[in-house]
Parts: sequence; structure tokens; C-alpha cells
Amino acid sequence: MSAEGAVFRPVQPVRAYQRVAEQIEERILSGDLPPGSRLPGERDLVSQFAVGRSTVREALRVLQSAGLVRSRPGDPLGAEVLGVTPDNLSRALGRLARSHISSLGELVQFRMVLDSESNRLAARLHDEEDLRRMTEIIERMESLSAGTADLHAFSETDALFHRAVAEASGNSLLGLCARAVHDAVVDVIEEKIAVAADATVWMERSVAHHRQVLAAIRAGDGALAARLGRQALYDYYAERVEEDTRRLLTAALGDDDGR
Amino acid sequence: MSAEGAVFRPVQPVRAYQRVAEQIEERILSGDLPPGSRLPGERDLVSQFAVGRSTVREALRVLQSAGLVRSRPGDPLGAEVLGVTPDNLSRALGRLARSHISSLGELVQFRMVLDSESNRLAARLHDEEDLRRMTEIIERMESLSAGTADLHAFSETDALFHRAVAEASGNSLLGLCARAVHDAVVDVIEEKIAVAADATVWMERSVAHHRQVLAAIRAGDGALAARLGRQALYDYYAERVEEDTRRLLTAALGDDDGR
DNA sequence: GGAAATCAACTGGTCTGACCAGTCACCTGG
DNA sequence: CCAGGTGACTGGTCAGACCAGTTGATTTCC
Repeated sequence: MSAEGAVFRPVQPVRAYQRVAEQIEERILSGDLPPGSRLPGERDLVSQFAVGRSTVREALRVLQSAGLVRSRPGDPLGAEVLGVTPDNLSRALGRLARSHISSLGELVQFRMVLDSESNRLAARLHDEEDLRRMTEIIERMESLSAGTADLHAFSETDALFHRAVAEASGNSLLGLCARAVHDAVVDVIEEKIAVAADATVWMERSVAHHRQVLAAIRAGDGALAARLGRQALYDYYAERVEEDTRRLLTAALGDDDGR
Repeated sequence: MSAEGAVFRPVQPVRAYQRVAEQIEERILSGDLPPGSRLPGERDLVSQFAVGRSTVREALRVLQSAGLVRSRPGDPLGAEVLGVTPDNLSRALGRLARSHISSLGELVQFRMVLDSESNRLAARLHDEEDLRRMTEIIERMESLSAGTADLHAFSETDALFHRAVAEASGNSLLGLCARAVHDAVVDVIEEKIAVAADATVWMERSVAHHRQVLAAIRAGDGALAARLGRQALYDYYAERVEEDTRRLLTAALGDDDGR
């Protein structure tokens, strides 16, 4: 054996479609191909990469299943570049949950951590513009809850609020992950049905909760904002989680001693 | 317009390869095809699904890029079922981090949140086995730091410790995400170079830090364990972050008033 | 002239059939 | 009993074809 340790690293074959996919992904992630722009048509790519069409198509399938690209039959403009969305993250989370590698309790606990820290940071770092936007979103939620019980539009607006909080916290990553976990949770339990029964009262309570959070953020009280976020999730999910993982939620809730 | 609202939902065409992939994924997630088992060969699948080989192959590409399956040229047993692994989650998160992130500060802030909450929960929920494992890992780190300065092995062991903490917290998701973000950070700054200069002293300090964290966890002092985790990241990265995003770290650090 | 129908040149989705390099079970000769 | 050869596989890749659908220019009709 020469010198010390291994000098050469094992090398595994790299498939042609992989190299094609990597090249395109690199261009997308680097911002070179911004969202909304178009890839050349498949037959163009064939000649540009000097590979067969099936190779190009397999590469596009990989990118599409990663949510980076979308293609539509007959589109003369070629595949559309999508930005990086949290959709793929939530799919991965959903699969983990479905295969019992992680439980619903873990997902909810994770959301409690993300949401509450997001709230806490927002309370510390927000500016006036953030507050204005959040206020406006809450008002829209209120008008929605008063009108026809359009649950879909309501939860869309709810997601908007959370994103606004994440933006105020200065960390969009927090918001994106929280969104992904939220989607995965919704995927695991069909909460919409459970809620639809008394949609109106639920929406009103939700609006009230968001007002409290906003007030805490405006006051700069990070600890309170964080606790509110945790508590709301706990109240909502504690009963829906398997008994043996409920302790996860309780632990994430914290005992409020000094927090 | 009939009755109220839309009665029919828009329907988008479902490609053949999608239906193939869905059928196989369903069998895998339901446990019907356990990890280690084999899919039929591509030509078998062609006849079973009654589609062309390119369709089957595109479906397999999707499953493979989701980490559910792996295929090897020449393998007479067919593609291997891998079961659900967190690899895909890491890749998805890595992409999010790479594209949606304007600053290194956000990444580090996110890690501060994940690590510290992971520590806090571990302090609340650990059992004896967790403590034993963590102790062992720290001892291994110590012997590594004393021997030849093998930075690679050391940071591997470091990652092991963090995973052990995440397991103790009952939430592997926290650990997985922290790891993915860590990799993204390493991708942004080549910290290894920065560290290599005084590797030995750095490793010793790292071991001391981990001992402190373990002690806090063993004592059940979640607040302390969390603060230690945040502080270590802050100390290490504060100088390497662009000035205008350092406030993110400071905010995530907390002012320790009650936290 | 302007709106509507028509049409031709595309697109992506799918299928077929072929070839290659690699792998593995099996057989053969020692 | 084992080393080495061999042939029937495998997945990876390519080329070419067809289809249904989209698009935009062209033609037709009022």
C-alpha cells in the first residue's frame, strides 16, 4: 500500500442521462435559467448534447420529478423552467411519513419548532413593511371567514400569513420548510374533512390566533410569539396524533419555564 | 352555472410513465415490495404494464431519482428496491438552500435553530441508551483528535454525534435537515481549508464543546443545551458571514433573557 | 375588412427494434 | 475440486417511426 490510506477513490459509472440532467440542473440552480424561461425542444437538446432522444427524455424526467421543470405536449416553446419549490421537499417528507420512518408526531413536532422559531425571529427582526403586510393578510382572512365558507381560499391566505412571517424573520428557508411539512401533514391526515364540519367557528378561532401572533410580533415579544405558535399547533393536533408520539409534542411545547 | 360553485374539477392528462411509476411506488410504500427485494426486469415490466420500454424506463428513472430504487447494468435480478431513504429529502433541501438563499447568514441561522432545538428536545426526551451512545461517539472523537489529524474522519464522527442527538430528541427529521443544511453550508464556503491550518486545536475545542452539550443533555437542562448549540455555531460562523446578514445570527442567538 | 374555419409544421408522448458493454450461471477441461 | 471459457441474459443508449395535441399563419366565408 502506498503512503498512508487509500489514494484512489472508488469511481462509479456516470450515465449519460445523469450528465445531461446535471448540466441542466446546474444552469437552473445557478440562476442562469430563471423560472419562466424555456428549455430548447427535445430534438434541439438531442443535437446540443449529442445523445439520443431517450437519453434526453430520461434526463428531463429526472428534472421534472425534482420539480425543476415542466413540459406540456405540443408546446412549441419547449419545457418550462420552474423555480425551486418546496413541493419536492413535502413529497419526500410525505414518503418518509407513509413508510413509518417518521411519524405524524414527528412532523407536527417539527412544524412546532419551525413555526415557533419563525415567529420568534420575526418578532426580533420585523420592520414596518412586514407588519403592514401581515395586517392586510389577516384582514383578508377575516373577510373570508365572514363570507362563504371557502376553506380553500382561507387556507391559501393562511399560508400567505406564514410566508409573511418567515419573510419578516429574514429567513425564507424556515418558511419554505414549514410549508413543506404542513403539506406533508395535510397529506397524511385529511384534516380538511375534520374541519369542514364546523368550518366557520374554526376560521374565526384561527383569525383570533393570528391576531395574537401579530400583536406579539409587533410588540417584539419573541418568547410570546413563539409560544403562541407552538400552542396553536399543539391544541390542534394533540388529539390526532398517535398516543405513543404525543410526548414529542408535549416536549416541543416546552414547560414555559423561562422560555 | 349549476348549483353553487364548480361541480367538476379540472383534469390534467396523466402520462403513461406516471401511472407505471405510481403503481410501483404504491407497492413499495405499502411495504408490499420490501427493501432489498427486486423488481422484474425492464422487459418483464414492459409486458406486465403493456407499455413500451421507454415508458417503463422513464418510470424507473422517476423512482430512481426519488431514491426508491436502484438499477445496475447487467443485473439479471432487476432493479433493487431501496425502501424510503432520507437521501431525497436532503437533496430537495439542498436545492432549496442553493437556489432560494441569498445569504450564508440564512443557512447558518437555520442551522442554529435546528441544532439548538434538537439539543433542547434531546435534553428532555433522552434515555440511557442515547447517553451511552453519545458518550461513546465523543470518546471516538477524542481519540481521533489525538491521533493523526484526519479531518475527514473527525467530521464524520461529528455528524454521527449530531445524528445521535437527533435520535435522542425523538425526531430524526431535525437531524436530517440539519445535516442537509450543513452540507449546503460546506458547499458555499470551503470551511475545511479554513480549518486545516490549526486542525488540532480546532478539534480539541470541538470535543470540549460536545462534552458540554452532552453534560447539559444528561442533566436534562434543555435551555443550556440549546444555548450551547447556538453559541458554538455563532462563534464559528459569525466572522465568516457577510456583515449585513450577521444580525440574523445575532437574533437567532437570542439575548438569553430567560431563554 | 374582419371573424371563423382550415391547414401544415411543429411539439412532446409512446412504441419498436436494434446494438453495446457488462454480468452471471453454467459448463468444461484440467 | 477449481480455473477459465461461454453464452444467455441484463440495463444503457440510439435511431426512427407514429400519434395526438398545440400553434400560428393561411384561407374561407360573411
